[in-house]
Amino acid sequence: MNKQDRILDAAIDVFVQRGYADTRMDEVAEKAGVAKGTVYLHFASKEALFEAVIENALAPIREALEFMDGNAHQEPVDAEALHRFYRKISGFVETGVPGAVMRLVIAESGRFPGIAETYFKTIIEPGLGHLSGILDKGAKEGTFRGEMIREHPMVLIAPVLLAVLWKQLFQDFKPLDTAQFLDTFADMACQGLIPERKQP
Amino acid sequence: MNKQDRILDAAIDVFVQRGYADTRMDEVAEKAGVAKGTVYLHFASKEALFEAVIENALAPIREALEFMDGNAHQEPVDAEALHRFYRKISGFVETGVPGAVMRLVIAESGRFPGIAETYFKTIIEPGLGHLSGILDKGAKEGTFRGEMIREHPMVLIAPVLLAVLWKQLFQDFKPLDTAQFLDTFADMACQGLIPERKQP
DNA sequence: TGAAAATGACTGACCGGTCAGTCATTTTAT
DNA sequence: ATAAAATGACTGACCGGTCAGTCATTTTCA
Repeated sequence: MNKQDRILDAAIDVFVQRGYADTRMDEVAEKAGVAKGTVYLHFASKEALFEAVIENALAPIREALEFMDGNAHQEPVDAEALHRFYRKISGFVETGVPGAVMRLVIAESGRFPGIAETYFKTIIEPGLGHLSGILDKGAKEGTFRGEMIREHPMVLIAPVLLAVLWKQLFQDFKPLDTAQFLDTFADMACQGLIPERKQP
Repeated sequence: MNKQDRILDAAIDVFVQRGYADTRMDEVAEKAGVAKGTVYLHFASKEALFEAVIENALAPIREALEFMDGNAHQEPVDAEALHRFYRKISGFVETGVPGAVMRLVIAESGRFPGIAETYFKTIIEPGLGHLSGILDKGAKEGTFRGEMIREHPMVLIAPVLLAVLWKQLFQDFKPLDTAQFLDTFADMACQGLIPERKQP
């Protein structure tokens, strides 16, 4: 593994643990197993390092979304598809990666306005696109009343956001079972989204 | 207005804008129109000031919730009650106060583990209680299938969380109409929560 | 051997916290 | 009533620790 990647890996850990302001370049260097000066051979400043770290940290989340998107086309689109979507998300949420990154983005978006936009374009927008795809296909096939939330597909992102933040903030003293929670949400959403059943 | 309150008001602004670590006591003092030493006559340390600021900032949110709770009992409990709940929340979200506070809590909960719990007990738990109340009453009266989400009433908080954070992070380049968004959610949730209509 | 890479001691700006001194206001004494 | 005394809120210059960024020196390797 080259030094640049070692530095990035060390830096994400320290930034997540301490936040931007409290992260010392000495600690990043030590954790990466290089001297402080070496960090400055790869990144012009602490700010530049931070931005690179965020960019780098979003990659696995984006890949997870792309993987789901690749599979979506060969699956039927119905209530079960929504449940599957949340089930996959749930597993990923449990790793803690999205939560750590999101917390960093939220915490530092005041100082670095650009990272909110990067986060949006890399994670939120594709996620919404994926959901809109499911909804539209479902609407065409008559299994979803997709028009109901076409303008606001992010209602389906909301529980994911809550689960991610809950895990970060409240998990220790009020645990939340992510998978079960998202399942409950999917049930509620589906019974609202599925057209009223014709009585036999 | 006494000096202590002037300091708290100045401090919330600076903490929200800069985050804990980047807030300089000089700036707080200057903004409050007092000398730096004066701040230390009222608050033992930067940490103590921060904790007081959070406590102070949560007060108006708690009061808004209590006000809603006071009104809830004399209103009928049905789909419209949920819409009303979100409509009131929406107005408050628009002020930006909850978002600013939440961002601070998320950003600094690593350094101050206590504030996540304070936030939970002051805002989230009462909010959940309020919703559970609506759901239970509705379940008794037969207008809600409350049992569906009894274990996870926070599904109804999720869209509020999203709206609050969206406003903080993405509003500038992808605006979200909070009221309309919450209305959409309420529609979706209700049609899932209301028992299937008997066919005439 | 010499150029490129890496090192880490060093610098200077910055900021939380201190404290000796000031002065407007209140209390006491005559 | 009024001057003297006491009070304590307030001030801001200052100190000491911290840390981002630099650069002269050393190490690596082709």
